[in-house]
Amino acid sequence: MPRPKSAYPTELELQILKILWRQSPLAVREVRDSLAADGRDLAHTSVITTLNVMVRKKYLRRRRDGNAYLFEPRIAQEDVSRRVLDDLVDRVFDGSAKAVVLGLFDCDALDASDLKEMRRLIDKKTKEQKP
Amino acid sequence: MPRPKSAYPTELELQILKILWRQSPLAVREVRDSLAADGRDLAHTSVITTLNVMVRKKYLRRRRDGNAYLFEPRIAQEDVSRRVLDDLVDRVFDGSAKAVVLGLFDCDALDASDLKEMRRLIDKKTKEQKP
DNA sequence: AACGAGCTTCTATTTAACTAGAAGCATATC
DNA sequence: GATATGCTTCTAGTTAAATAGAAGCTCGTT
Repeated sequence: MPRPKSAYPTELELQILKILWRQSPLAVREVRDSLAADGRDLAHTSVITTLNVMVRKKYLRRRRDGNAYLFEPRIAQEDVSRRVLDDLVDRVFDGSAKAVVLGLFDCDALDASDLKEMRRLIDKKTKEQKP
Repeated sequence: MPRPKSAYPTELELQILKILWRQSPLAVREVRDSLAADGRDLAHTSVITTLNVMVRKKYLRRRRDGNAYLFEPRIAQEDVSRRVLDDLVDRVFDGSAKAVVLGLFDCDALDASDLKEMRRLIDKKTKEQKP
């Protein structure tokens, strides 16, 4: 077993997906410009290659537009987020979602209003599970 | 820029770290056996190579033991977990720790007792932040 | 008809990750 | 002393990811 293919989008692929989730379909040039605006200045052909790889991986769909192609996502942002998160919980935190939440608590990454909202959600969840 | 080196342990490296966090220092053979028990049956030399890479990356420290070496972690499990989690929040969830927690809520990955404990922690956190 | 602009496909290079064999060096065993 | 055992280092091969150049196609314009 050599280098295993990652189960979800790589860094560059995720960057591209984010662009297309914001607005799609887009032409190669537009994706390229967006990437450049994000500080990732790639050659036109590099972007094409990557986009085509992503089509092969079923992350994107492409459709003709004159002599060019337009690209758009085939997977929802929520699906990717969920998959990545699931994987993290599984691999790093040994399946304990609680441990992840506790870790975030420790980071002080959550402010007062976040806590308030979470509390509300917990109450709701608890009521749902009770009966 | 070709394939970028990952900022934190790869899959195999993480598997090895978990073994060594559980018990260390260990000899190569012991690590190999542990990996095999986890279903990852590698050649002895493959394990050595990987361990040495991890030493170069400062993930492990090694020390002589007769004609062999013993290996042990140089980074704490909490540090790795935090780094990976931080990175996830940043890259996938655009810096919103709240979004991660909400994502976990949706997954039904948390049971009743988890929720209860989290509520307790939220209360504690809230009190800490108030004054 | 020739030319350039713009787009693509095809081919190629580099590095990290993963894996393992060949060979070399002790040490114990017969 | 020869041999087997056990450990290492060195070398090497494969694939995914990231990047980009060369070459080819299809238009409109002069």
